Amino acid sequence: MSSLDQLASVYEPRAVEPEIYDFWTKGGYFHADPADPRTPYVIVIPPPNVTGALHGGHALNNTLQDILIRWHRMRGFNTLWMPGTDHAGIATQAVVERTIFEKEKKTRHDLGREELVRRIWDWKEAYGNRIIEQLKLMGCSCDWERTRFTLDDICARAVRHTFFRMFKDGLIVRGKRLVNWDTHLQTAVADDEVYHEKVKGNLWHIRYPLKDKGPGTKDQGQVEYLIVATTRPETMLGDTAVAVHPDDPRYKHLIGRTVILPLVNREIPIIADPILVSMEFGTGVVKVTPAHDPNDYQCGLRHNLPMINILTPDGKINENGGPFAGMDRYAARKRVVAELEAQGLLEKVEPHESEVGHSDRSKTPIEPYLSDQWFVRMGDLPAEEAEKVEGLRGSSGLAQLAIDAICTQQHASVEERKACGKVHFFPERYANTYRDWLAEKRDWCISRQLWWGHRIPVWSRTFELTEENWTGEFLRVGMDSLLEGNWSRDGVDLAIRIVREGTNDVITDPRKTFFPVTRETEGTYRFYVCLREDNPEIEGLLHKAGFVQDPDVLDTWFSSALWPHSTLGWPEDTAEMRRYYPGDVLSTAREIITLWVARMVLTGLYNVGKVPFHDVYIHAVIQDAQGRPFKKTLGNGFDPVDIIEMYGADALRFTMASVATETQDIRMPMKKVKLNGGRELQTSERFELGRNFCNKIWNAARFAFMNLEGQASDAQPADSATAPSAVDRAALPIEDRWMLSRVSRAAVEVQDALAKFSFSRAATLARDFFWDSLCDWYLELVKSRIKENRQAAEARMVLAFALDQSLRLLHPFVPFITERLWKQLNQAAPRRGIPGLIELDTGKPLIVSAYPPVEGWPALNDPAVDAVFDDLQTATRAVREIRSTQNVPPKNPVNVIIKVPADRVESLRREAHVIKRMAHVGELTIDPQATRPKNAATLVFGDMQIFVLDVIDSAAERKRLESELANIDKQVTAINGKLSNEGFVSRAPANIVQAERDKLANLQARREVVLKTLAEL
RNA sequence: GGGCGAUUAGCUCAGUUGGCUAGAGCGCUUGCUCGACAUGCAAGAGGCCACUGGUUCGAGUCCAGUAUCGCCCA
Repeated sequence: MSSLDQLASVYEPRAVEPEIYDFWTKGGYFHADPADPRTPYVIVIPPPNVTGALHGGHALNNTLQDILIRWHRMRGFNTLWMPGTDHAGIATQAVVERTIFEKEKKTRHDLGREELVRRIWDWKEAYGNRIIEQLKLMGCSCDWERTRFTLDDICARAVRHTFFRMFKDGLIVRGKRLVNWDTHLQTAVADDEVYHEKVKGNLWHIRYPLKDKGPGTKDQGQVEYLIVATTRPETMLGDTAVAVHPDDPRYKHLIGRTVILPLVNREIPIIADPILVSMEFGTGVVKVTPAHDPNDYQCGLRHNLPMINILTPDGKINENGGPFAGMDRYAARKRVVAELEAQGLLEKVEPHESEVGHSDRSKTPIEPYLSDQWFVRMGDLPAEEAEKVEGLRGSSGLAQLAIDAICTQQHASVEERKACGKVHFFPERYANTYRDWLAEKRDWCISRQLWWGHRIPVWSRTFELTEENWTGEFLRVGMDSLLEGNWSRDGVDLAIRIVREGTNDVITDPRKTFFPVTRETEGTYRFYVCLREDNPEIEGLLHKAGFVQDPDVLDTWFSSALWPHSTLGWPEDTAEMRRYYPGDVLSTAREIITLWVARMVLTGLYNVGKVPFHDVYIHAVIQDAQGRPFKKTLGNGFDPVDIIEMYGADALRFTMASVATETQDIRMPMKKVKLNGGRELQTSERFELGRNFCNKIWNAARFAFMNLEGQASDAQPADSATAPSAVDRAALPIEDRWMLSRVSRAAVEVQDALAKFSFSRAATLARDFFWDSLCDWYLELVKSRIKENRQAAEARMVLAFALDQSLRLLHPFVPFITERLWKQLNQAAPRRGIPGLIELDTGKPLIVSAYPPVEGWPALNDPAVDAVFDDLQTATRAVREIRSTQNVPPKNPVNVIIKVPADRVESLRREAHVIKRMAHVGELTIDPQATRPKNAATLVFGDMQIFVLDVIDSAAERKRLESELANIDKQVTAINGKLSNEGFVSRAPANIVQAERDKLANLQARREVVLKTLAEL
């Protein structure tokens, strides 16, 4: 039974992948055990949206993570790749709502909160595993037994504890904020969920009459009004000022005076604001609507302007819009314009195209909208307050805490980076992105008006308290027992915050400073109660007391921010937390450095006191040939599952690793392909790189198996009772010694690249080693030895060793094919070390077998052999070149004479078989005294002259030599230029100067030979 | 508007602390079907390293500016 019966001549991934993945899963090799005492190595997966499907970015990022994970697993680390999915609040809710509406014509309001949430859970159970299954197709070796979901009980508990702690620490507060309001979904959406689209509209120029025409107006003639230009005229209903530039000579004198807001007849001030107003743009006068425009909002804060909200949550004008109340905002726009025109206040109308924000979820225009939201305070706290917050670890605020977590030092090794306790970015420049964003210290809005997510664990109600009624009020609703019962437990489970309405003053320690309510402190107070855990008893009391739970849920990033510790069971002191926190590496895309990475660092420090990982690797973004990122709407991306189907998972992975350079963009020219079934899909020729390489691995291994099976004991007695005789390495043929040296070097080079996150370099080095060195040279040389039974046993030993090491080396990149071939290799050559030098453990599945040592195999390094082999390769290529240019048929051998200095004759003669075999040479003479025979083509390399006999096509040869002469002359001129430059000779390092001199001597020698040959032709 | 990046062969990209006769894969040209592989083997053609200045004995590499493209944040 030969292995060739089992191994087809073309690698068929589909016949291998499912079986191998199953083998790994059943063997439990992905599972990490906290009791395992080896050094841990931990990566948490960036949790993909539970609604998601695999895309190109996932394919890249997860390939790289799996490479790191498999590499470390093989290196003997206690390796954990923590997987899971993200509940992706708005994305998921929107998808399910849309589906329900399409099928049943029902909105979420028809279903109600509980029912909708139940439906989303059903949906998640049914479809939520899709991306996990796809990751498995890619070969990802995540510890699936630990798969978490940001909304599951364990993560939810971490969210509750974090929220509670921040609430209690005064880091989570309630505030008004201008948000991107989706009037269709009636929720706030994050900035990154808003896309901008050019919309054709108008620029309306509106006259705002001055309240009284006083002095000062006469400079400008009879100014009776100011003209403002706006694209959204209906927002004028909420104007609370008009602004001009303080240096604007046209309006300077009007600052501080008043205009009458048309239609509303509100008196509003003329203010000076150099930030909001540009003198050059429009009329130089800007209407200020703080409640409905982000820039105006900032201006409103600067000038303490009133903020008048004129919209209802569904996008209609509210009661503040006077006669326009109840109208849709676009209908109101028309009416406002019509009214202004009727009153002669419309100066002019210009067509205008502007960028309008749209909700990515509902595709409807976003309204900037002032609403009550929950915030995490990111900025610096007053010193005395900050000191009391243990989680800040001495820092002045959360943003500062995260900024200081970035390492500013250079470290030589991973060990040092790990030990330093801070975060390091790869490539380094991304540390700036992180720092710059945090430096703004903007508060983090964490509430979302959704139903799918972690509901905000705060209950609230207001009390009208007076000196007389306050005890009675409390008694009436049972508030006394609620307060006393829990305050006496020192706020372990419950935190209360009392805020005075109107002033927004926070009563920091109610027991000391608030009660009893006095005549002075009478007023309306909102009581907020936060519960750390679900507690039906207290919730019941709250309910009875008239408290209502906040309807909002938390921003999805709030739960993702906890991912590195919530997945390990925090706040419980679990074995996993002790063993696997902090982790090692986070690999992700640059657009979420701010949204996610910064927040993970921050919560890691706040909750646990340690950063969640020491290295952050930021991968490039895959784009199409035009440099556009892949977008669903453009349809320019590829589906990794299609690629796996067409080329195999290993091909996808290897290609992904090959393109993972340090740039920030990777271009993948895509093309459409029609499959036999008629299905059209997008792919890229670049995946052939991976496919071809896999096929090469497959066939090289097939060759090895053909020659190893049943023969393995030649060099190493299979009977382990017999001590294997030590191999005399010096006696091995040069190709063997070179191959062994090459194996060692590859191990060092590849791992050196991986340690620096240079995935592309690592993949290329591994490929070059395997394809160029092993296949193109070593296998070719070994063929004849085995056939002719010349030192065949040694050849088999080295072949088995080299293949063994290759499969190990390549496994992180192409796990399926290597694991499959490993099984076969274990049959063909169960023992494969270098007796007396290297013992290899071959008993385990490849996925858990030892990786080639980081320092290589010092016993196999042999620079002298490398140098000689280099000569042999040079000579071989020279002869091949002549063969090709002289059109010598491949079947015909050629006779060759090589002239080398006497001291190298011996070594070259001994190794002549390499040239003979590789260049198909008949007679090979090595002679220090050789002269060029007639009709011989001549090549000069270094101090080697190579004469290829009896093949001369003098015209072709003359042409070749002349072009070579030209080339030599060009170089000679360049070097002469350098050497005649006094500055170069005196200032360049001596070794560089000497190298140039040697080069010149060499070139001149070559030149002479070429000239002589030309003369003889 | 602020920050970051890219610009090297027809295409996609390497090029580590300046020493380069600038590399690879794909594509192209030529020749190869001897049992590992045509998803292959061998040979070859193809480049004012975006532009302009500067630093230096020496610049693809460092500095400044310009142009084009892209990303992130406002």
